[in-house]
Amino acid sequence: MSPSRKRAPSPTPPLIEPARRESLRAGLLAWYDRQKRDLPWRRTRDPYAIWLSEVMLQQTQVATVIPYWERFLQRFPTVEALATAPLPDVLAAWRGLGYYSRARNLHLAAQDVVARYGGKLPSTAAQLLTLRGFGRYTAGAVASIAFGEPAPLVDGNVARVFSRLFEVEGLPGDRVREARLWALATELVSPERPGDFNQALMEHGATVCRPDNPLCLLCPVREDCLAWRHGRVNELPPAKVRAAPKRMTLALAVWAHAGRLLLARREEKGLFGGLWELPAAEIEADTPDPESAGKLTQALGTPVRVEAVLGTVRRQLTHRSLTLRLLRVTGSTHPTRAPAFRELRWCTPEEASSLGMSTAMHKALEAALEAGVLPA
DNA sequence: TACGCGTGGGT
DNA sequence: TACCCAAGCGT
Repeated sequence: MSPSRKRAPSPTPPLIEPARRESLRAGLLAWYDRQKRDLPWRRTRDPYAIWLSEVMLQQTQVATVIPYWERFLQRFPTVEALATAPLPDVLAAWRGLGYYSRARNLHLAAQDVVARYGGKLPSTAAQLLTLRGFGRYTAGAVASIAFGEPAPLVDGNVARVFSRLFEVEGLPGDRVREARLWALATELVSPERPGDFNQALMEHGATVCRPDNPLCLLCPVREDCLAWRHGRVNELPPAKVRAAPKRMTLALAVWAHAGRLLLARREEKGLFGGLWELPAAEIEADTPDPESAGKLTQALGTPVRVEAVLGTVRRQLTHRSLTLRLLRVTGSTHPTRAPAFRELRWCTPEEASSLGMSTAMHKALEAALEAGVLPA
């Protein structure tokens, strides 16, 4: 073929036929307008409040998030208020919600928004992606819901809905599958109502196109669903294989002195990063208690000896089985800083209970107090 | 790239 | 009871 006869590159054919695309958009939006839940973040247009909801909702269910979202906004009503707050205060407001790196990243991003954007969240997915804690999903969610940009998004719900609607094969995490899901989301998102449409997709996945026992008879787009037509709804998407949780054992120092307990704040990364705890040192499961005393001595930077074993608290995380051994310890000097920790503080029980602390450590603290380490 | 990172609701 | 896993991100 001579260069003069070369045609312009033909556009890639759409993944979804235009008629079907319109039918899906209309069906899902009409269903959403009738059936959407009355969620508190759907009553605001404040981009910061919407951003906060999206971060809290990562890997966390709606019912769990609602009270946290309301309390957090009362405590930190604006990006500026959040940016200027000390991290430990932010983590205290996040206590019990889990995945604490979300709170650390939110805090960093708020400071970035103040520094780079005068405290106003940027309005495009591309700009949002440059902020800590914004991945492809959250950037698309905030851009579409808070700012009306027709940006696509794919979360666990959307992945499930699409894998059924379009019979997308492959295991979760498969690159080809992920690329196809995002391409479908990009074609399908409504240019007129992108935020509502994206929420409609997720709401549909959460309430109708559920993982188990999907309510196909109530589905507004059943006739457009390939898995429904082919009787494959229950085999799509394939379940993801989950690694067995790893065991971790911690020795906890329960050190009482003058009516106070020694608390420590962890380094700001990894498990429970930045949170307060009874000073902890990782040990092997079968470590004898004198050896645990050695580990705690190292962590605290001052000699401690174990006076008694107060008990054991077990806690199951998704990816870890935690065993916390509570050791009543004492020593001749009372440290106020230590090599393994960000901060140390001698706390009354009341002070301790207001600190940002994981649920696991909160249970350990309760067990220590019930054991009578601080006689009234 | 695959793994580390929490918690509580649902069944 | 003991699983399942939910509006993901960072490394």
